Amino acid sequence: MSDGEKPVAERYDPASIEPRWQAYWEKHETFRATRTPGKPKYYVLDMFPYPSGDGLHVGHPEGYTASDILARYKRMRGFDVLHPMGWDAFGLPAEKYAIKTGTHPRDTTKKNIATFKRQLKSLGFSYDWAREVNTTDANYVRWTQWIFLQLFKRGLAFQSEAPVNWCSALGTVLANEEVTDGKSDDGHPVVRLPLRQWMLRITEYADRLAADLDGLNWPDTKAKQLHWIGRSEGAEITFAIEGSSEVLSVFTTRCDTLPGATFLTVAPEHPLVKKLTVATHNAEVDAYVRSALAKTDMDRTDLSREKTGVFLGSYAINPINGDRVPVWVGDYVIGTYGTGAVMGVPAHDERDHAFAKTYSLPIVAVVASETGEAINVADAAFTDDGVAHGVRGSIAIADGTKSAEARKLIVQHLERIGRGNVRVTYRLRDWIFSRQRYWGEPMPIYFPVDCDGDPRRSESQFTIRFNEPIAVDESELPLRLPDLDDFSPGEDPAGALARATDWRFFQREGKWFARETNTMPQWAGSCWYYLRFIDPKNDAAAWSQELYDAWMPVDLYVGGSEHAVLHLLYARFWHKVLFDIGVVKHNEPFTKLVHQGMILGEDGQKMSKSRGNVINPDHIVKSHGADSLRAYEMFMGPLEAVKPWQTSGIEGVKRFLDRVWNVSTGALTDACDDGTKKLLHKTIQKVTHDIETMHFNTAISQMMVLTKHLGTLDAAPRQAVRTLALLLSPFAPHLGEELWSRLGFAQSLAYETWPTFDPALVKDDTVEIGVQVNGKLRGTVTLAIDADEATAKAASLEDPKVLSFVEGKTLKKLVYVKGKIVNFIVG
RNA sequence: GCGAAGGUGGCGGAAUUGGCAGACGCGCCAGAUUCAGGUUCUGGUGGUGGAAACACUGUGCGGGUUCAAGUCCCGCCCUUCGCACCA
Repeated sequence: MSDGEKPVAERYDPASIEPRWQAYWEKHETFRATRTPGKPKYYVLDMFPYPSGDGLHVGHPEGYTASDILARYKRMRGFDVLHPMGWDAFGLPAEKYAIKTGTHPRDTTKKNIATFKRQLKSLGFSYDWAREVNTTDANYVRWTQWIFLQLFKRGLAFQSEAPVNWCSALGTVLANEEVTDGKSDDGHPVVRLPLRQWMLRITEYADRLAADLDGLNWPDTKAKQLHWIGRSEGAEITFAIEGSSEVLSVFTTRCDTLPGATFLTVAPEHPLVKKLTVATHNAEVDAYVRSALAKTDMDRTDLSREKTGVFLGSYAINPINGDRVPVWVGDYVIGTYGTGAVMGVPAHDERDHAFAKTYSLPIVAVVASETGEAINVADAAFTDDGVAHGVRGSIAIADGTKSAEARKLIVQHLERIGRGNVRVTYRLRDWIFSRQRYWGEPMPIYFPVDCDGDPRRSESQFTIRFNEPIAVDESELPLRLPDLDDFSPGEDPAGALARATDWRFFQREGKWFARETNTMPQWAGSCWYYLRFIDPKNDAAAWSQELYDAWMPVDLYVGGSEHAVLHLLYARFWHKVLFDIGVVKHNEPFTKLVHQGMILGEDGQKMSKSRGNVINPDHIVKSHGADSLRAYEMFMGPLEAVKPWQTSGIEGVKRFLDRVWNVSTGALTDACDDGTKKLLHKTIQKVTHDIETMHFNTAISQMMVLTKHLGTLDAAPRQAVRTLALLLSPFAPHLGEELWSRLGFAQSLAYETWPTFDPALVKDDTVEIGVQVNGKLRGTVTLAIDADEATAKAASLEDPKVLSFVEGKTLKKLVYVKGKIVNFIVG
C-alpha cells in the first residue's frame, strides 16, 4: 500500500465512519423531538413496519430514506421535527410460528423487533427513538382498547352474524383469497358459517370519509378511496307481491328504466326468499340457495360464470304500470348491497340481459337513443342514457323526456304513491372487526353467563348471553392476553382464548361472566399510532391535548400504496370518531401522503425468496455503506416509481461519494472563482427545490455535477466543500457529519442552517441558445440574456453553417425568443 | 369491463411555462496510470450513411395545431397497477 515516504490519502471508509456517527447521535440525543415556542413544527411519519422474521428488505429503506431526508432538511430549516418509529407487532406470522414451535409470540416479536431496530439504526435514520411505540405493549393495548370502548359506547361497535370461511381442520377462519372450490390451500374442507362477529359501523361515516378527501394533498389514492366508498345516488322502489302482504324493495340508479322491468331477482341470502317461494318451488329453491351460500365470495363473483337463478313462483306488481313480473332468486345479486334485490331490466342492463337470455325472459326497451338511431336490444343491452319511450299509464308524461328528466319524474311519482323514494347507497360495508386469533388485542367486553355451578368445569353447561355485551370499566384497562401453551385457534370457532377458561370466566357479586374471546384485527393498532407518538409515555390519557396541539396533524406521511384503501381508510374513520368525541381537533390526520414505489429484483421481478432475487440491506451496508444505500435508493428514479435494483448502479453512487470525500479532504482554498460560485449557488437552488418537491434523483444528479467540477480544480474552495457537506447530509448523513467535523466544526451539522443561494448568482447573464433554420438546428450562439433581435440575428449569421443555409434565400420571418431560440424561416 | 398511471438510447432515468431531446448514473469503446488484473483519471458513446466534413433520421403508432411538439389536440396500440356482477 504505502511506500512509507509519501503520505497516502485516507480513503472514504463508511464502515468506520457510520457506526461512529450513529453512536454520536445516540449519545447526544441529537434527534430528540422537542417543541420551542414560536418555531414551526413538522411531523413526518413513516408507515411503521410489521417486524417479520425476515428482517428489513431494501423496500423499507426507500420510503424511510425519503422521509428522513425531509426530517433532516426541515431541522436545518428551523423546524421542530417529529420523526418517530415503532412496531405494528400484532399479527399472523408470529402466531403461526408460535403454533409450529410453541415459542410465545411475545418472544418472537421481541426478537424480531431487536433485529429491525438494529437494521434501522445501521441506516442512520434520524428517529427520536425515545418515542418508540409497540402495538403489543400493555401500555399501548390499553389505549387501543380505550378507543374501542368509545366506539362501543357510541354504538359504532356492534355484534352481528356474518358468514365466514371456517376451516375446522385448521381451526381458523380463512380469508376469501385462501379458499378455492370449498377447500383450503392445503386441501382441507372449508364451510361458510354464520359466526357472531364484531363490526364497526364505518358506513355511518361514509359521507364524511368521501367528502373530506377533497382537502387532502394525496395522490390518486383519493380516487381509490372514493371508489371503495362508492357513493351512488338512485332510488329505492317498492313492489307489491301478488297475493301477499309482503313487499319487495329494490335499489336502482336507473329508475327511468322501471317501465322495462320484466322480472325481479333477490340474493340467495335475502330474508324474504322463503316467504316468496310458493310450495311447488320449495325443493328447487332450497337446493339453489343452499349451494349458493356454500360458495365463497370469490366463486360467487367469478365474472366468467354464467348467471344462474331459480323462479320462486310468485309475482310482483310493477308500481308504475301494474305489470305482473316473476320473482327469481339469483346469486349474481349481492346480498349486502342496496336492498339485496334488483329489478331486472334486460333491455338496459347487461347483467339482467344475460340473465333474461338464459331463462328466456322478455326484453322490453323503454329507452331510445337520443340520436334516433335504431337500437336492437335483443342482442345486447342499451345501457346509455337516452330518451324515455313506451312509458304508459299514470306517468305517461315522462314519455319522450331525456333519461335524467325521466328519472326525476318517475321517482317523484313513486314518492307520491308511496312506492319509492330517492336513496343514496354505498359500496362500503361495515368493517368486520373480530378475529378468532390469539395474537391480537383482547376486546374489552364481557357477557353475563347462565349456568349452574362453575362454567370453567368441563362438564358444566352454560349459556353466554351474547346479546348483552358489557364494557370493561376503563379503570380496568388494559385487559391483557392470558398466557397459553397452545396458540392454535382450535376446533371451536370462538377461538384460542375460549380455552383459557380461567381467563374467560370470572365471578362478580356472585354472578358468572364470560369475556369476549375474539381479538381485534391487526389494523386496530395502526389506526391511531400516529397519535401515540406525540405523547408515548402518557399514563393518564392516550395523549394530552397540549401535545396534540404541539404536533398534530401529520404533515407528511410516507408509505406503500398497498395501504391506499384499508389502513388509510380505517385510520381516517377512527380519527373522525375521535374528532366527534372531542379528543382530536382536525377532521383529517394526514395532510400530505406519498407512496414510495416498489423496488424490484435485478431481474425486474418482484423480490421474493423463491425467486432468489432478494437484496439484503445488511449486505449492502457492509459492502458499500449505509450512505451509499440511501443515496442509491434515492437516485434510482422518482420515489413513486416501481424500479429494478441494479448492483452496478449502487457502485456508481459509491464512486460519487468517494469523489465527494476526495474533493473535501484534499487541498482546499479560501478563494472561489466566479464559475464555481455560480455552479455552487445553482446547486443550492436545485437541491433545495428538489427536496421540497421530493425529486431526490435530480437533486443527487446536481450534486454529482458540482462534485465533478470541484474535482477538476487544483484546490477546492473551502466554501463550496462546506456547502456541499450540508446539502448532501440529508441523503448521506454520516458522510456529511464526517466531512463537517473534518472541516473543523465541533458540533453536529444536524441543526446547522440550510444554505441559501444568491438569486443574482443563479441568473445567467449570457446564454447559449440554439439557432434553427426552418425549424432545424444548424448551430448555437452565445448571447446576452436580454440581447435584442438585431444582435441575435447578426450573431447567428456569424456561424458559417447557419449562413450557408440562409444564404441566397429570402428571409420570410425571424423568430427570436430571448434566452430560448433563434429560428430563420427562409424560402 | 371500469378507473388511474405510464410508453424517451443497450439499461435506470433527465427535460419549469411548447424552444439545442437524451442531464446524471450504469454499461460499452479508446487512451493514461499499472509488470498484469482491479482501482483511479481523461475523452467518446441514439440510429443510418460517410474516410471525414457532414447529411438524413429519431421520444409506442397514425393524423393535426404551430416558426417550433417528448410536451398541446384528435384517433389508435401496448404495458403496469388498482377495482371488478355494487344494479
